[in-house]
Amino acid sequence: MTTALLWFRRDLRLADHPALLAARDAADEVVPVFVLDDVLLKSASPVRVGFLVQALTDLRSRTDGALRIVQGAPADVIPDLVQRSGASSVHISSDYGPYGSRRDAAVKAALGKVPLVATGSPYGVSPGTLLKDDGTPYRVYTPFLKAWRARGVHSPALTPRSVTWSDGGLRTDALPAAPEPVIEATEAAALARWTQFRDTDLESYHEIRDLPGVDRTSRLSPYLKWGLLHPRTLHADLGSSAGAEVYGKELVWRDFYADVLHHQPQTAREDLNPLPLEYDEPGALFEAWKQGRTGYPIVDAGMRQLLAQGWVHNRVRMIVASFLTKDLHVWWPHGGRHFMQHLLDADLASNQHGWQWTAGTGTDASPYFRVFNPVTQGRKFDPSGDYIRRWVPELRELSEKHIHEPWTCERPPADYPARVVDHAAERQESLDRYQRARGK
DNA sequence: TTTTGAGTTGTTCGA
DNA sequence: GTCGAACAACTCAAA
Repeated sequence: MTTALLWFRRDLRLADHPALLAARDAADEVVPVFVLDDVLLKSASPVRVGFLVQALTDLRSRTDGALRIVQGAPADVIPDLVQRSGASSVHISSDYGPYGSRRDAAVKAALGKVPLVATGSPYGVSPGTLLKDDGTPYRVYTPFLKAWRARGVHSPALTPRSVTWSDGGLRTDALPAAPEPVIEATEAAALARWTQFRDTDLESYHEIRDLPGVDRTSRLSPYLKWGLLHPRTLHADLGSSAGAEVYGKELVWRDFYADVLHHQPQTAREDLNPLPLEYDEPGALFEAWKQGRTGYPIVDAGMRQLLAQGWVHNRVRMIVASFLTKDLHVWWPHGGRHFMQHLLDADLASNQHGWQWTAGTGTDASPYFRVFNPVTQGRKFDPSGDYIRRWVPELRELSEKHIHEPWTCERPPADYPARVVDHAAERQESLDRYQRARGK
């Protein structure tokens, strides 16, 4: 009897899972394991831990209770489990993040003669695959997309009819206590969410995706982050509408940012294209932003949604990010860290590079003049004010006319904060700082 | 090596 | 109210 270990990380599913197929083909029985890594857990908010716990509980029942959940450092835990179970190989999906790739290198070294076999990755096209003709990586999205399409995404992997799961005689630790997740964290729920989105909203995605009050985006990002779904599954099932075209491109952004971060891991903490901009230290204004008390309704709605749900509509993410960087002049990593802490879908590559896009120091052409006006954005993308009413109860009674600018009311709601800064003045300040940075 | 065209998501102002 | 132009200069990708 031969045994293979299948070490789950960001691939918490059984369908379309190449590493699972590799493990099954490598041995008679498969021992599924998950390592509760302190390094990753300590930075996760309770809502995010809740999502992970439910996903693991589901995976455990679907592996006939075999899934072993073990606390500790992977470089200690995995070799120990291999020894105790007598496994002859360990199977993983590649992780291309800065921490994940270092961790896997350490585990590989610690395993010695037992191979750590990487099959597949969480991306449609794995980081490092696409290079320009001169052999260097892409730094601009559109050419990357072109190359991505020319290569084409693989078809989904078959789901194995049966796998002989085994617990390998190993112990399992208790899952951490965590609240019920706000969205159901099971593979079945992920697939159901996809088919529902595909059948009802995908076709018009390009028209309604920017409207946070309508809120008909796919909401698949937490599933993609943890790998309850693989983007390959979605690409294969998109069909050919205008909405599907735009949605597919959004999925490729995820691959692009992972590729950029893979080649330049330092951009998890630093600007890809540094500019000598003057920044303000985060203080009381930063706190107001985090609490959703800036006095700008759409900004506050977004920041409150983040705290309540661990999820924010994409359009609103850009608005609040622009506000922090361009109106409050705070360096993006401060905001990035807050997002990473609270977002259910917290993906290092997409998050850090999304922020850098807003800050004008990332892969974008960084047009200095792109400063979002929170009032204009609110009127344009939440014209009725419904999104604001949902998240800012103090403003519920305000009309469409006033809800984006409560300070224009005859008697502004007393319990809603006054504007912490004047947007027009801070916009000019941002442009001035940009000008000075260019001059240096 | 040089050249050319293009670069996710905006705002304001004035005609 | 609508619409086009201006807001800079630079880097990237590919021919």
